[in-house]
Amino acid sequence: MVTNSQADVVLAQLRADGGRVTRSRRIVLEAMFGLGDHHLTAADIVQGVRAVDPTFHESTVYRTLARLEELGVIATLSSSDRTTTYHVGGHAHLHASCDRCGAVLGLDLDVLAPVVDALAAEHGFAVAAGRTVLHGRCRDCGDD
Amino acid sequence: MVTNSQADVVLAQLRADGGRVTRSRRIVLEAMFGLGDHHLTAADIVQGVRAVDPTFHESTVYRTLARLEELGVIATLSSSDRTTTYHVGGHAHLHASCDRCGAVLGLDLDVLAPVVDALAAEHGFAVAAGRTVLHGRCRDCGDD
DNA sequence: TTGGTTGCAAACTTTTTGCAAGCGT
DNA sequence: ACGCTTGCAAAAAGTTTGCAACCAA
Repeated sequence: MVTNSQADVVLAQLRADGGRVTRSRRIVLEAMFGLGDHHLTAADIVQGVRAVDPTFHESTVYRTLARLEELGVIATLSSSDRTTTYHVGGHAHLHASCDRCGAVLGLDLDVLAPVVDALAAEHGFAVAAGRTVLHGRCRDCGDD
Repeated sequence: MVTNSQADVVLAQLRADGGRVTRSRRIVLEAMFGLGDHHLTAADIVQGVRAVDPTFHESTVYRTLARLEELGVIATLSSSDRTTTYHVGGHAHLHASCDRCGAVLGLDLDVLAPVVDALAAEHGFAVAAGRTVLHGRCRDCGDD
C-alpha cells in the first residue's frame, strides 16, 4: 500500500535539523516520491508540484532541493547537457548516462569499488560513487 | 621545441572533413594548445583568443568547439557547476573533480578499465572514460 | 561561384538572489 | 515573538540562434 510515509520521514529529518515542516516542502517531497524513485530534473519536479498547486514557484523547488541535498536525502548529478538531475530516495546508486539518447542506467555502487580504492590509495581522492555519472553509449546507441 | 604543428594537424583534419581553414579557427586552436594540455572552460578559451584579437566573438568559440568535438579532437566534460569543460589535445584521460574546491585530477584511462569491462559485459553500455568525470573530495577537502 | 563561417545582437535555459511578507515552532 | 521560508520579480551565467555579410576552396 502506498502512504506518504517517505515524505514524512524526510520532513522529520528536516525538523530535527532545525528546519520547518511546511506545506511547500511536503508538496515537493510528495511530488518527488510520487514520480518514482528515479532521476528527476528540476523541471520534472516543478511540473509535478504544479499538478497540485499551479502557482507553485520554481525558486521554492530549487531552495527545497538545496535543503534536501544538505540533509543528504537526495543526490545531485550533472548531466551531459546543462541540466541538473536529482536522484531521490532509496539506496544511492551509480549512474551511467548515454550521451546520445540520454538514457540513464542505475548501477550498484560496488561496480565502482575498484576505482574508489585506487583513487583513495593513489591520490587521496574520495570518490562519491553516488554522485558520479559515467558517460558513454547505451546498448541501443552503439559505441560510435 | 614548440611549433604550431598541433594546430596545423587539426586544421588539416578539418579540411579533410570538408571544413574550411580559417583565421578564427587557427586562433582558437593555437589558444587552446597554447594554454596547455589541460581542461579548459569556454571562458578560458575566449580569454585566450582575445589576447590575440580582442574583438573575437564567443559564439565563434562555441561553434568551433562544437566542430572540434565532432572531429573527435576535443572531449566535452560536464562539471558539477553549470559550466562545460573541454579537454584538449594529447591522450584522453579520466577526470576526477572535487565537488568542494573544483580541483580536477587527470587520471589514466586504465583506472576505469574494470568498470568499462563490467558495464560492457553486464549492460552492453560502452563507457567513454575520456568523457566521464568522477566526483568526490580531493585530499585537501577531506571526505566529509 | 558555392556554401561553409563569422559577427552581432538578441534570445534562451537553467538557476540564483534580494527583499518584504508569511508561517511553523 | 523569532527566524526559517516563501513569493515575486529581476538578474545572472552559460550557451545558442537568426541573419546578412564574408571568405576559403
